[in-house]
Amino acid sequence: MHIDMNAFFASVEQAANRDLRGKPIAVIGASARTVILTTSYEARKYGVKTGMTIWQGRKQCQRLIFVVADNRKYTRTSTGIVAMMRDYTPLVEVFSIDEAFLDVTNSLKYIYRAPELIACSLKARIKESFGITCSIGIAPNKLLAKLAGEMQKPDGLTIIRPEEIDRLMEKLPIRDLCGVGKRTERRLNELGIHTCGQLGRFPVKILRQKFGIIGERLSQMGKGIDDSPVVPAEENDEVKSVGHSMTLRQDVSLRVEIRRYLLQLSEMVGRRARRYGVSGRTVSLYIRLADYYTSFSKQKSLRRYINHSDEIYKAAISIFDAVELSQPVRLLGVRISSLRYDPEQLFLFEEERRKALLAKAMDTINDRFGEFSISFADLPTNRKQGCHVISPAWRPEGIRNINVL
DNA sequence: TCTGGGGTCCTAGGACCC
DNA sequence: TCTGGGGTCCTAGGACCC
Repeated sequence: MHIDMNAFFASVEQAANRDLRGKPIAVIGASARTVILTTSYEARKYGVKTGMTIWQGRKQCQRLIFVVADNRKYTRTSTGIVAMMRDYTPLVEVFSIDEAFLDVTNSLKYIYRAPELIACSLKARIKESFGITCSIGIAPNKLLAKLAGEMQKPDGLTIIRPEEIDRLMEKLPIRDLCGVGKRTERRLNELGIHTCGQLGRFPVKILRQKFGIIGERLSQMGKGIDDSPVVPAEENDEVKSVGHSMTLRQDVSLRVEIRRYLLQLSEMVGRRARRYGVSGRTVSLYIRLADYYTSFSKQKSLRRYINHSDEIYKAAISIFDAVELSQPVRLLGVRISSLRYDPEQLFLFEEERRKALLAKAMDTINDRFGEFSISFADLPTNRKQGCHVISPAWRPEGIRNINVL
């Protein structure tokens, strides 16, 4: 079973504020060069879409109401909904803040007679408690359940039964498959493949040649086959990287100023890493230049695992210092990977112990009084902007120790 | 005032080791 | 008158998801 909240951020806002109900609204980020994150169905009628700038959105619809995203609200709602899902099965895979897969195979055997009963019960409870609707897809596997969920929106319920699969796949455009993006679609088109039926019949050998390991998966997907299990959050709690990036309020060429942003990003990454209890030994720097199309990343592996902001900053700077900039910088990103979950620390040296205590003290103050209440002196001014994680892909769970946001 | 931000996984080439 | 083969780790970039 796949469950997808309809226009999640916008719906939560409309549920919270009756003045917004029935109106075209767009949820946006707080920073200067933000884009539209989600739109209400009323706004979609005007052609307002995710990814548009504020300016483009307003062009589509003059009455469009902009609401700045409130991450706490969405996380709280999401967590509540996931808790409800667990009433039906322990096998709940949180796919994003507004999507989840449920394996209800055993629930059907022992408790509920039909999947529709689970779906309807869940829909009603979500509506009742949170005032929002969702679309549910039910099928023999995750691939098809997700497909089914997409078929009716909003407030849909779609079932794909085993005997219907072949007929459905025959005409289905490949792009509708989760995992086939723009590029893969184009490359498949070049092979004369446009529908899942064609994809399923295409020789696997050639697909493997052209697409590598994905080739086999594509072939299976064309046939509607998917063996991947529903992985509940408890088993999927290992983060693999922690990063932050930000589009600057305006493009910046001055290297000292860029360094200040890198310090801010390093602190954001370090804080989150420490909160999760992880350290990393690879630091990456990501840069997008003013023309938007030029972007690149550089990484550096270290001998030690680190999560202190100043150490991350030091590594980021050493990468940055080797970069020549041909244009002003539009976006900066810092990420740590090759993570390790830290055991309780024992310190060999007094200096290390003091550093850890300092980080801990700063984290405690920031937890209590808000991000950047206390921080390094050399941060950019106006730094409170853009320090909140607002993104539909943000997982409220599926990550260890994350009940803080 | 054009174009966000969080991730995951895969690939290909080079360095290095035995 | 010739230069193997297996493996791991690292880096950079690309595709995809929400």
